Formats: sequence, structure tokens, C-alpha cells
Amino acid sequence: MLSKKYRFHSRGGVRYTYQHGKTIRDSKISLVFAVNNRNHQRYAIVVSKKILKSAVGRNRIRRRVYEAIRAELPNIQKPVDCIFIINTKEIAQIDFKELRTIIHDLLIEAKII
RNA sequence: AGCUCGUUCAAUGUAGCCGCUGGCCUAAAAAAUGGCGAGAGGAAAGUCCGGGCAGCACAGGAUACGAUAGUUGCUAACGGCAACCGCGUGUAAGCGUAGGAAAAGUGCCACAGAAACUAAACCGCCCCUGUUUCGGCAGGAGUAAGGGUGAAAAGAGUGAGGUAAGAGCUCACAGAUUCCGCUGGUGACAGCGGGGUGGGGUAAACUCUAUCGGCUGCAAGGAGACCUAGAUACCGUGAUCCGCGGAUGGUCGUUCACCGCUUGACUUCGUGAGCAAUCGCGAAGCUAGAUAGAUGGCUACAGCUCUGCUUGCAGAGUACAGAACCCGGCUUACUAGAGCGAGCGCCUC
Repeated sequence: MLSKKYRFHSRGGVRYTYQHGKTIRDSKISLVFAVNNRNHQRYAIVVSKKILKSAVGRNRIRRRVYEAIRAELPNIQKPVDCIFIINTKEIAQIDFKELRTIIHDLLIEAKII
């Protein structure tokens, strides 16, 4: 889990990111990101009920992705807002190393790392 | 042993590394750092009932609307629970049951059938008249026993009498229903005795009777900050009317942090009352509090289940499911078990 500092706290910031950010689409996870005017990053994860009906399953996906992001934190200095959109319920089951690779590749493609 | 019924409990564990959200300490205050300890459920779910709490007036009257429906109790309350009664069902332990009123009124009873409710007569049965090729045929009258249709057919079963043939038409017995009395029970009701009655069903159709319910919900509401509009017009009581209240510094709308926010119809243990639900008394304890929403991620080992075979290894699985103001229930989802109590049974060992 990430600390409160690295999370969003209002709808305004999320809305701004959606409207002004760039989008990278992938079959499993998509990334929307935009540079912010703070001195750190903020992250959010979106898991739709359409992807997975169970609240427990959605919680598990969210926690695993947060954990994968946390592993990348030391490599990131650029102040950006990132929203990860989950496209498949496989994220709850896949190998954790594979999940880390997906997140890592997304961040490289967005030139955040 | 087997089959079955009821009920209670538990909800894989241990270690390591890295995190998250509160609390306390470091500390006189804010931040950082470090330390200590806490951190999802039996259903947290569905949001179907009931309450607390909050606001609207100290929530008052009438109507409308809605809910409930055996009795007695329990409870803050309930549509919940317990015990009991009636009915149904099962060999039984048990299980199920909206279980008030059809003589206040209105409606409905598909299809089939002659007829679906102040009866009627399709096939029959019986009598009379006419006719006859002596098999019947036509007309009239009687009947409700038999057949047929239907979920239901006039609603009283058996026997006897009775008759042209029949029929509660009459009688005896049995049964149903209702009223009265006695006995038992707080009561639903049960048992016994006596009188009356014999023209359906449906109220989960309207309706009637009894009882209950004011409305809105923590995005309530409080307090703070900011902005906007109006000037005695109205506004509020969130179904309507009455009635009541407010009325110049108060009202409306929007956003952000704080309070509400967890000490409570609380938990555990002991003890007493009660068949039980539950209640009394005593002692000890504090047990999540997030807000784009913490309670976790990964690794290893062990446990349990299944499958495979090399028989001690490999692979797979390890339910349902995530607090959001708080409680009491109901309903639904679900795993492999364990404990306790009870019934049937004597086929096989």
C-alpha cells in the first residue's frame, strides 16, 4: 500500500488528469498520466465493477498493483499524476513478477522512469 | 456400524522481508525520525423489517395511504424470538403453516359442461297419451339416486322405510357446523352433555374488524469560512386539510477541513429466577474507525482435501465474501469438518 501522500484526495485532481493527460493503452492495464505542480507523484487505480463483480477481488487487484508501483518508487523523480486502469480480472491471479514487468514497461513507455 | 432430524462451535497455521491507517510515547508546540501496542464478518452482503440518534414545533387532530393478523409471554421495538393451541405432513425425532370475518355489501369462479349459485335437465330412470313394421318413435308430466364434464355440481355418509321412479321426503346410527351449559386451562383451546341447522368456494379480490405507523435520513445534523438572491412577499411542518410556529440578520445553493465517530439495549466470567425466549445481581475489561476510502503484498515451511502413479513423491485446490453513524432481527451466499442431543431400525456383521 502507498501512503496517503502518494494518493489522490479529491475528484478535481483525477478529472484534471483525465482531461489533460496522455493515455497509453495495453491489453491488461492502461495508464493515464500528466505532470503536476507538486514535488512528488500521485497514483490511482481504477477497477470497474464490469471487470470483477466481487469487492474482495477488486481490493486484491488494487493492493497488488499498488505494491508493484511501490517497488518502482525509488526510480521515479518526475512529479506526475498517474491513473492505472485495469482491463482484465487476470491481474488478481497472474504471477507477481509478471505484474511488476507490466507496470515497469508502462512507466518506461511514458518516460517517467 | 447404517439412515435421518435438531442444535452449537470453528472459519488453516507458523516464520521472514517490505508496507498502510489510527492511538500513545520520544516532546512545551508543528513537522520529521525512532519505539510500543491495535487494526473485517458470520454473514461485514441484500437493504427486507424494527429501534437508537439527528433535524423539522415540545409532532397535535382528521382524512388518505401503508403494514400486521391463533394464544400467552419476551423485548427499546419489530413483520423478530420462545413456549403452547389448531390444521397439514412424516413410522418417528421433527418439519411446514398470513391461522380474524363469507348471515354488512359488491365482485369473480377460465376451459369443459345442460347448468358455476334465489338453480337446471345432456345421457338416464319412471308414469301418462298417441302411434307402431312390436325393435321403438313423438308429445306431456315427474325425478335428482346412477352416468358424463370440471379444481369445485347444490355438498349429509351408511342402513331401513317410503315411491310409478326417486330424493333428509321420514327414521336410526355416525359425522359436520353453530349456540348454550358444565369441567380443565391465564389464554388460544380441549373434553363431556343438551338444543338448533343442512343452499359451494374465493378475503395472497374489493371490503369489514382489531392493532400499529408524523416525515426525512450521518450526503442527518452542528459549528466555521466564502458567494448569491429577495424585501412583508411569504417560509416551515417533505401525501392533503385543519391547526401551530417563524418572520430581519435570517433564508437558499455550492465547496473544503473539523465535530458527529465509536463506552454501547457493549464484551467476558460467575451466580440467581424462568420449560424457554429473556431478565436480575456481582466482578473484570475496552475490542477497527478509513474518507479516491487503512486492515496488505511477496517468499518459505507445515496442516487438510482431491487427482495421478513410481507408495512417498508430483500437481491442483484450501469456501462465501470486505466495516462506512450504531444496534436487534430476517433473508440470501458458502467450505470441509467437529461436538452435543434425539428418532427409526434389527436386513448384514
